[in-house]
Amino acid sequence: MVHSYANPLAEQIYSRLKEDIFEFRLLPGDRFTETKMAKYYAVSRTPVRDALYRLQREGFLEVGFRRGWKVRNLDFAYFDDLYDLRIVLEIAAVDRICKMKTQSQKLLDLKDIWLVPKNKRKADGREVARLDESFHLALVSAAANKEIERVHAELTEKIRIIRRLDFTEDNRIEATYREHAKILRSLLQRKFSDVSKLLCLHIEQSKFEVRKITLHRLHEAQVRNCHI
Amino acid sequence: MVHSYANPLAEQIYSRLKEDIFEFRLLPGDRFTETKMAKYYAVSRTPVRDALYRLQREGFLEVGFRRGWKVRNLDFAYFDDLYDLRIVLEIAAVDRICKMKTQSQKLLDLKDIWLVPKNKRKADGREVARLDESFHLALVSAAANKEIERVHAELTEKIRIIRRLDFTEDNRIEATYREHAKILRSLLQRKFSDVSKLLCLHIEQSKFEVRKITLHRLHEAQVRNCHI
DNA sequence: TAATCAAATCTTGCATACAAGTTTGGACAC
DNA sequence: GTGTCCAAACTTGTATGCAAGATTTGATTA
Repeated sequence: MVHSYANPLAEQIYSRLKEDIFEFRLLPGDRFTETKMAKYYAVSRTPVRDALYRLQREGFLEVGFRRGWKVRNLDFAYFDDLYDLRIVLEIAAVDRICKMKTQSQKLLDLKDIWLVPKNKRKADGREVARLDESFHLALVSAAANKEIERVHAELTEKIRIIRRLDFTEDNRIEATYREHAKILRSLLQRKFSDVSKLLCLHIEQSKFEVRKITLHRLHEAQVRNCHI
Repeated sequence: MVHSYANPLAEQIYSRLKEDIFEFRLLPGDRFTETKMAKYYAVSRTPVRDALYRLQREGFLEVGFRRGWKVRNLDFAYFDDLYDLRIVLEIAAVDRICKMKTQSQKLLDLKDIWLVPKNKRKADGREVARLDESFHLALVSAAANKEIERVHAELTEKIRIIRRLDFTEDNRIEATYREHAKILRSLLQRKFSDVSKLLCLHIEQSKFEVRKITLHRLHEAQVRNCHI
């Protein structure tokens, strides 16, 4: 039996909407209506509504009763809370990993990406951003708790919109490689205390950097893109 | 301006459906269709669908493409993961609390419920279950991180269906009072190491107890209730 | 009797119609 | 010019129609 995907259209609209938000084609604060979105994506309101409500529950959009939709404003207190939750989950993950009997293959695979000579490193910001996400997702995945993994993955989606902006400067890419290498080495040696400190600093630093540049970047994005 | 609630009908159906699942009127494994639910609740399929998809995303239901709906089976591996996540979040919460300068009022309020003489304790299982939930929610709420609080609250909803079954025996109620009292006292003295251990044991014990009795209880529920 | 296959019946995914409530814009009074 | 009020235009919430695909049923055949 072939297993088809559920709600193919609604799923597609969901992805496109989310991408439009992430790429700042839909800007924080922008207002719009279901009808306009349905026209824009050339579908009926039904799949659009499904996608919108999903994005609302995920924290990207707001809706008012018969008053239309709005892209949620960037809220630094919100992102701070998310980064702190991220620290909690990733520290818990490495704790579990350090207590495991056998080394997870998922961790060993990370060596080929992060423990490489400088000339083998990626330099493209978008690619490093993707690799950075994979690194942290892999850490948590190796901890073998599906629910921690799920929550962490959702959280990762939520901060992606600003986290990407951390990889637009070369020194941040360099720092990422350096710190990931240290974290990975300590983790493979099961030095929980070290990993814990390194990881915490690493994420705190990222939070700090992102907070510095976001307002500037966001303004750039605003003038570059045209609204829907 | 009066602020009306969004999707009043869909919201109502969502609550009723969830209650039907929690009260075992809809049993794990039960299959049903949108049309039947719409008839049962005497509304159209639209609000029912909204509620169903929300419950699906929250992990209570499964849906197959044009193949109908199903109440998710109780999966102990799933609940174990949730309980472990719960430990992670609550330990993180008490860690933050112990580092705070001033004592949160939310914690002080807990004294009136848990640090009382035996004759002032509640004995009704359902009520203690509710109080137990409030206790742990309050702990996390006092940690002042909205995202940790939100994830913890969602998790609390997910385990409620089996957690309640932990308060049907008097000795478990007694144990809950004893352990909460110890946890609270240590926490108010900011002894993180003690709180951490106590809390971890407390939740592990609850996980263990629930695991013991669920199958039996579930069977009872099955014969007591009639299906929809 | 067991297996097969096609038709009938279900079931959901999407589109559309309508209703209830909100916002907007302009006329009007002052 | 400014504030008020009312009607028209919007916007979402809900109901319903229809189509595509899955499941079931029952007749047919080996």
